[in-house]
Amino acid sequence: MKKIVIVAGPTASGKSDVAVRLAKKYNGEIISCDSMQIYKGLDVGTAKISEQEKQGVKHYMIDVAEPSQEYSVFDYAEGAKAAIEQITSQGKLPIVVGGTGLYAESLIYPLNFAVNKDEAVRERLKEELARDGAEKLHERLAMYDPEDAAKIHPNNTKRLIRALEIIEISGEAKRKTELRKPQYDVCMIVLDLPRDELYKRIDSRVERMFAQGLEAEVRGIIANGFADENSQSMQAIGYKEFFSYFKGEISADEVKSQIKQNSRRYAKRQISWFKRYKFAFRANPRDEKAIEEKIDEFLRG
RNA sequence: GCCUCGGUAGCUCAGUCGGUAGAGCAGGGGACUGAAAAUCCCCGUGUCGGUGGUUCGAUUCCGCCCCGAGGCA
Repeated sequence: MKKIVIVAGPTASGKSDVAVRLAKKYNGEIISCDSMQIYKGLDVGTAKISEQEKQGVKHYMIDVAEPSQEYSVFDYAEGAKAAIEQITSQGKLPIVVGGTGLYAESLIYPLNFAVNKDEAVRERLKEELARDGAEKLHERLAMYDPEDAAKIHPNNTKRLIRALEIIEISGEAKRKTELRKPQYDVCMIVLDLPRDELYKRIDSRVERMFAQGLEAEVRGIIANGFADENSQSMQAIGYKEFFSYFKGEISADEVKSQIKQNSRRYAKRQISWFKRYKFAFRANPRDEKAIEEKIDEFLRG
């Protein structure tokens, strides 16, 4: 199996710095693992790495989609796997870096993509949801697969609809389509910081984003028609908060504090997600030595 | 200086006719297989300003002190 390194962790934990350093030391190239940095033009608000910060290290899976486009984990996995092939074929080490848990998951285990999304089915299910209510749909799911239904709360309509969509299309329940076989030899580093420190870093990063012209970036994307309020790209933290401000519903200060707060909550969700990888090595980003020792050992083995 | 009101969770406040307290927000924990920076679930974290007194028992009643806001001077 091909070896890959994954550097994960919550937002603002210092992933990019660590990754670039590792890439230089181990002759690696970087594959971003971030559901919003894939979008062109979302630079300031996603804290996208600058050319200067890349220090000459090649980065993949950044700026691969237009802000108007929909993009899914399926698209990501395709692109990222191709990048892994390319990097490996040059005899270099693929270093996956990012905070989007599901995207990382798609590289650790192959997701089963047999059941594509189907907008028509999805639309119909949404209509049924509006008409009959979540409980009804949940009961239907339970008839097909009680186990799956038990895992999905009726209020979680997004997943409820997806589960029913899979059944309609394939005739089989979701869990039956899942696979759990690793496809790469993975060395996973999960970065973490004391909560207080992480939150301080988030706050100052948001301040920096505003100083770097976040508002102008968002206005520009809208003004140029690259995306609108409903676009998937505009659901990103640092973007979605501006719309109620543009409508005059909240103040500029409120936008900023909402972005900070949403970032903190996001960081918390990320921390939760990455706890699932029991095999991962957890480290403070400043602990360079421990991280490198771990990778040395991985590359030897 | 005097009078009035207030001091309870990180914040804004409610409440206890005396039996150690609860809302919102903040915060914490968790789930996650084609939207994932999305979506969803669970959880009250406390010297009730301090100190004496009354009482079986005080955050609650009384005295004094401290702090804040307003009023009178």
